[in-house]
Amino acid sequence: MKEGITNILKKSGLSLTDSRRRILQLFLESNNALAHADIEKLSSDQFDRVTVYRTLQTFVEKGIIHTIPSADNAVRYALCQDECSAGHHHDEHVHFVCDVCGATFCLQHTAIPQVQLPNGFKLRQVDVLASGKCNQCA
Amino acid sequence: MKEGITNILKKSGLSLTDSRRRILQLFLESNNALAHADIEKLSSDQFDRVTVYRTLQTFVEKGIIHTIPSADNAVRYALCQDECSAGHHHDEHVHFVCDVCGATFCLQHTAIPQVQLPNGFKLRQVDVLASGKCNQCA
DNA sequence: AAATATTTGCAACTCTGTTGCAAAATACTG
DNA sequence: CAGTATTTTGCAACAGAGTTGCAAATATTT
Ligand SMILES: [Mn+2]
Ligand SMILES: [Mn+2]
Ligand SMILES: [Zn+2]
Ligand SMILES: [Zn+2]
Repeated sequence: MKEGITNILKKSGLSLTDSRRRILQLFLESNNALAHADIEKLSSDQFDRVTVYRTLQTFVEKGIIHTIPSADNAVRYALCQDECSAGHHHDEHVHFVCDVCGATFCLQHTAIPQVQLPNGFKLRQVDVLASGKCNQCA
Repeated sequence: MKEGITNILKKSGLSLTDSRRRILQLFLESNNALAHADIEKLSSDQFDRVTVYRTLQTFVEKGIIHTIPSADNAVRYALCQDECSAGHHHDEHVHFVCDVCGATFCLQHTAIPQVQLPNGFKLRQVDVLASGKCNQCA
């Protein structure tokens, strides 16, 4: 796992720092999406707030994590599992938010359904945000 | 139109105040969703920031407007067109955000597609957030 | 028109996120 | 491996969004 972390950072051309290693580790260990606040708690005041923000920003730019839109307007982040690269994300999968535990999951194996737009509208991207009860809470 | 505004407020059991009349009017006049900032600009400092927040909150509670999730995490509001009541919203339609002009539309006549969830997950709601170019900007 | 209930505006506050800059850590070079 | 150049970090300060308590103003009820 330590290997994986270093590799991912190097592959993205990022210098190896404590905060980057630790935050990336948190994502690799978690099976659901993390918000900024989660990371601050989990890294228990090891790093400055600002460092966490900047690290997340960097990871998004490098295609390591992606942001997840949410109905409650709290930004969450999750590992990119497709082949995302710096500047180009390909994470058009369904996201699911559990009403009970609040956990947010990337449903990689759930197809994004077709959307019909009115005349004159040009589609670029579709985000699907499902909510309900997760398999733990149902 | 003045009639409509008064009626809507009365039907929801709300007292008739300048701010409520004005803000509701803005929604009726606009054909796309409005963010808090838009409303502040459009009502050009007629009302206090806090009043606008509270009015929007009240309208959401009463089922007059609904919030729209967005990828950029800026809350937008639009009139409920279905039969939403206090506490119960039924606005499961597709929302479209234009990449160019930023306008957000409720696509009432676009069907919400079917979503298949993994085993053990219970679906309650699906939000679809499409983006691209609107008919004005394409 | 007076009494009651609701809403407004203000001030103060919290929470989230950003920026500039000096100090510290990392990467590069010989 | 030490010395230098580059990048990243932490701090302080700031900006913006949203919330709350409370007295004054407005709306509703009688
Ligand atoms: Mn995802
Ligand atoms: Mn809508
Ligand atoms: Zn759950
Ligand atoms: Zn447009």
